[in-house]
Amino acid sequence: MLDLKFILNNRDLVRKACADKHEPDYVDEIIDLAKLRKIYVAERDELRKKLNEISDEIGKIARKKGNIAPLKTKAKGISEQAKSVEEELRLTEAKLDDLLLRITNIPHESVPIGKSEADNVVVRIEGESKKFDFEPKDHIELNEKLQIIDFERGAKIAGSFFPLFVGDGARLVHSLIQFMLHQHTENGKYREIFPPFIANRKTMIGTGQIPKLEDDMYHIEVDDFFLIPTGEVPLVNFVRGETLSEDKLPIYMCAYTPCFRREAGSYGKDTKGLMRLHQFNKVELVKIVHPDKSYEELEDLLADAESILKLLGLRYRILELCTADLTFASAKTYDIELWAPGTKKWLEVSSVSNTTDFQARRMNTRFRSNADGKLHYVHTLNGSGTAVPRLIIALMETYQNKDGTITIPDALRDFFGKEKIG
RNA sequence: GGAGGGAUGGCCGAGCGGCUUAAGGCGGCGGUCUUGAAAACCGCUGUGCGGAAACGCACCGGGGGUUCGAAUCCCUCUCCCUCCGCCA
Repeated sequence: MLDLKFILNNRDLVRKACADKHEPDYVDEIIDLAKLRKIYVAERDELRKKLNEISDEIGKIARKKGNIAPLKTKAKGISEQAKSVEEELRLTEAKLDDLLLRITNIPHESVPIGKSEADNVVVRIEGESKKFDFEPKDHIELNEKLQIIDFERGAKIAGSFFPLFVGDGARLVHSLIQFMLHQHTENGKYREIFPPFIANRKTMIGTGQIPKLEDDMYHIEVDDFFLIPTGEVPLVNFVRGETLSEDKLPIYMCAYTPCFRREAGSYGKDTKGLMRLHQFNKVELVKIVHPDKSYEELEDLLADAESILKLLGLRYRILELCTADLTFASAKTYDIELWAPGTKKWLEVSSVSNTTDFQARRMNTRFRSNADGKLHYVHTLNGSGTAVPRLIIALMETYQNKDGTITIPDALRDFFGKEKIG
């Protein structure tokens, strides 16, 4: 969330951010509620002050065994007034807090202004375009012969967009997870976490999925739990409510988790194969950093996500997202898209974001600065490193042979244990 | 699921209706001493809101209640600890 004072002092900037990101603008309501709140606080303070004075007086008289009855009557009246003002204040603050949780983060000044995803900027393209001496098939056609993904049985067991990976398909999934975790942790850079895949409401508010995206989450009503939509949720909330010492920063974490998404309202788009699923696997990277460092940390995080694709020898491009495509919590985001030569499309496999202090303020995660001894919010960053299903699409399509078999790239062989599928 | 015990500032920990502006310690910052450091000693040191400031108000896990007055009493929720039951 944004700081109330910041919103009040930078109204036009916040309004512009809401407009540029195509997010709802609650600035006027917030201004009104903040005014009201200020009036109630002043009233409350005045009444409490009087009441505190009279109560002290009563205490002194009572110790001397004097008559306190007349003062008690007076105090009772003030106490009741104070309670009624406090009730109004509570209601006002509840409304204000709810709106503050629904205001989007401000984009960084470097983020291109845009109307839709068409205005995202291609920063660079990496990797060679692979030459085929035959017409490359897409992953769905390849699977017809290989039978490593079972869409029908997935639909039977859970529903559409819940495929099963079988045999070498399952092996491919877990070897990719192993490979990615190994790359991120081998030099000790990221500390691996194996978190719960279920989160409570406070956790979901902390990273910003709630209240805005609540309908996109799988919700377990009996316990008010949510299935995590990304590993970012447990990893970032690792530090929720904590005051860190500056020496502990930066904190680098990584985790494998499944990700659960209802994808409400997205039917009709990317419906074939592994493009869009309700449950998919992902290795996530998260950084908790000093606010002065977050934009250089963002570049470094992007490089770490890219390292996976370089090692696998895949062709990819980096997009800088325009304002319209930036997520609710993000101030700046790079997407990484893999080239799928059979599907002939760029597929998003990673989204690397700096949320600045937006999540930290929701979570109340601060550090004590060595420079001024005061508390400051940390900055939080997250990036996929990377998502498995679309990585599988690109691998199958890039490394397919004329006979329909798939060659496993060198970097993955020790993890996969074989050179070929099919 | 049942029975007890707990949650207090960055950390530890006392307080159990008004003399608390939350004791004391640790840590941190400043000083004295010292060639320097350590030790010792002295001082300062929570967060938020309002205010130019003085100062005022709120905050002792969350919420509600009793009372003129609540960290303190009552109810409730969450989490942690000990034990019992059940189950991978």
